[in-house]
Amino acid sequence: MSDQEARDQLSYNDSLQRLLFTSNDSSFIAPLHHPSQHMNFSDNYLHGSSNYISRANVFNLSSTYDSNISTRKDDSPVMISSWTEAGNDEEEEANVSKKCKQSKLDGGEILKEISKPKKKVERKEKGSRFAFVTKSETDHLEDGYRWRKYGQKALKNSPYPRGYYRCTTQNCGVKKRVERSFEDPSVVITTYEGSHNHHLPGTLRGNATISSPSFHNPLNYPDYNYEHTGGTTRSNDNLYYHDQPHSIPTPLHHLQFYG
DNA sequence: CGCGTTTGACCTGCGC
DNA sequence: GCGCAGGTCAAACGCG
Repeated sequence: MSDQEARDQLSYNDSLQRLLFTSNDSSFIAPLHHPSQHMNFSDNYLHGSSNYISRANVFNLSSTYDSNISTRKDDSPVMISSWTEAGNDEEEEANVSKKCKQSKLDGGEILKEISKPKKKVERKEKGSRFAFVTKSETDHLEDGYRWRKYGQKALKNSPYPRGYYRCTTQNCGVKKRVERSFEDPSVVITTYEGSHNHHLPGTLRGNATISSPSFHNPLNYPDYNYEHTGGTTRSNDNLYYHDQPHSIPTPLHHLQFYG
């Protein structure tokens, strides 16, 4: 297995461990524990237990709403999506070659290139990606990294635009897309693409506490430190938490675990 | 002045 | 081949 494949696999595993939490005014994804350590909710959830989402459903990005796992007050559907798209090099090369041949035959295109030189867009193979939904009033959620917005696009069938962001750290090609659900405007859909190749640039505003990247967090997304404030005393039961890192001063969010 | 956002134009993939 | 929709570029602009 190549390094990239290993990263993709890890990122898939990691993404499965992030589940949706909710509070009165916002929802968060909180990291769960690595499956190799304990059998936790995400394992039951993904291993075909009755009424739980199947692995195939995760990949197909289909709605994962289920009466057994949703305790949302508003009963709106919850979509937890995650996927990886490992690039196929041979296919990629074939496409590039095909395009070269096409451009050679197309004189008009060549003239266009000469008269209007445009920086060739580097099409890197798609790295690992995953998306999650959060319930928030702000579109761009603080995650510890510095992002630069490089585009915004109106979407068909949605009154809300999609914002395109890139990690500002040099040589880090991680991108993210942020859009608001047109079905539930209180929901923000964030899609990450790629893996950070650096540590967090600094702390979040306020008293954010971010841990270093770890083996179960290959994408280097911040592991928020949640204070265990309820539920069972077993360490791997993520039941009730205050979320410490967010800079919203008061009140502390009381998070509710689905399931 | 440096950094980030805005925004119109351009590029690319895909379905018909 | 064409048109559409999504993704990206880059100049202009704003702000601290």
